[in-house]
Amino acid sequence: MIKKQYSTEQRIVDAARSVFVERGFAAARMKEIAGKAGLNQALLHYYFKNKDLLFERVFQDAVRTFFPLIISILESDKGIEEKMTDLVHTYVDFLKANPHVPGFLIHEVTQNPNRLTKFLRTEALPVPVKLIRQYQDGVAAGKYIPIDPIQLIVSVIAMCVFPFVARPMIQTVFGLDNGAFESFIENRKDQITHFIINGMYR
Amino acid sequence: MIKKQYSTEQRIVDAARSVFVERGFAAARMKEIAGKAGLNQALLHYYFKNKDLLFERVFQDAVRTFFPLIISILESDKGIEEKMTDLVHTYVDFLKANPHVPGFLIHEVTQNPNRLTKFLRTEALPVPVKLIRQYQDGVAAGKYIPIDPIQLIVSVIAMCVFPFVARPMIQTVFGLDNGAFESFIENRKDQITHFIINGMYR
DNA sequence: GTCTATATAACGATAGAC
DNA sequence: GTCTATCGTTATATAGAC
Repeated sequence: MIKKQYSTEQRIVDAARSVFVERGFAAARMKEIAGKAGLNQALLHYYFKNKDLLFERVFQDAVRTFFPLIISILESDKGIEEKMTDLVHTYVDFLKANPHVPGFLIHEVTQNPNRLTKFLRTEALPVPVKLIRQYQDGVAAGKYIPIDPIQLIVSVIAMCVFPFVARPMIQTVFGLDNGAFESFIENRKDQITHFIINGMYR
Repeated sequence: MIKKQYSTEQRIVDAARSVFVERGFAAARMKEIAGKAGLNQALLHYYFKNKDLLFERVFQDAVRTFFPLIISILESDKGIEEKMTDLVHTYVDFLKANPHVPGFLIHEVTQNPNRLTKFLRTEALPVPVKLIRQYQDGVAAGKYIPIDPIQLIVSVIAMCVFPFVARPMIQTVFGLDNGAFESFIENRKDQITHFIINGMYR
């Protein structure tokens, strides 16, 4: 089942990601990670001295894939409306491929905000200044209504991310099976775009 | 510090809620709960046989305060736009008073969806049929654009809840101190209302 | 009901052979 | 590097006195 073409370290990190993301730090078991990586606990500790260090690795990898994707789209050369459309489609597709990552990050940062602070001291994460200026120019020109651009960004992200973070709750409450949820998500892309772009005017 | 005017059981439940909500089931410690309730671990187990049963109590209490509030507003006799305004204001105020409850519920339902399913078998949680019909009538009359009402509901909830669930992440990324975050939330009420109501037209 | 003391199990981590 | 065996600690949970 486990391909030896991957290095032991790589297999450990992959297994650790799957377990940490699925269960969270507190409920994750080193034993399960070792099992998924196809080795014993002793070897796991040989590669990563302790649980915290292994978690750190997984956490930082997740931050590095989660944030830059948003920023790069927000800071492209396109117009705001196109950026928003791009962001929604690209991000929802990313979330479909990594449905549990945002919930994982949110939970772990909430439990220990220092993890993110620490990360940001090493690798600065740029605020999307370009988009913010762009929007403010649009406001000055009387094109958009004067709202805080951060509200705009938080709203898009919220509408994209929330269904994935709260998926079991949404499916249970509204009685959606997996198929229904997936088409809900597919419809949602246009839905969000509409809400956001419409919300900038009038 | 601990008032004896509350029954021992009540003190236990209060302490348990605070610890479970703050740390989640897996990271919560019976010892900390006992300490906060002002008693020892043995007595804690005398009142609640085990950790799971105590958690069940806290979880169900949270569900009972979290969902009905939304439903009651959505099923009132008012018009849709007024309902949305009501919902946003009431709900954000509720969230300000109970900022960690939604994150708690989301995380625990994700970890074990059965907890919610089990609850709903006992106490049925009504889907807001009234609002859904109301919106569909508006669509038939050509007043609103034809979108899935569930998309509408998920969007409002998402925009209200997300900032609280992801608070440490948002504050860290955008560099907001507590004061800035609180005024962000206060502004957000009108913001969300605007996005939602605008989104129903055109 | 409430306590102290303790059983029991699980978990993270290490020692030491190969 | 990889393994088996085991240590030390901490968690939940119980026994039994008061």
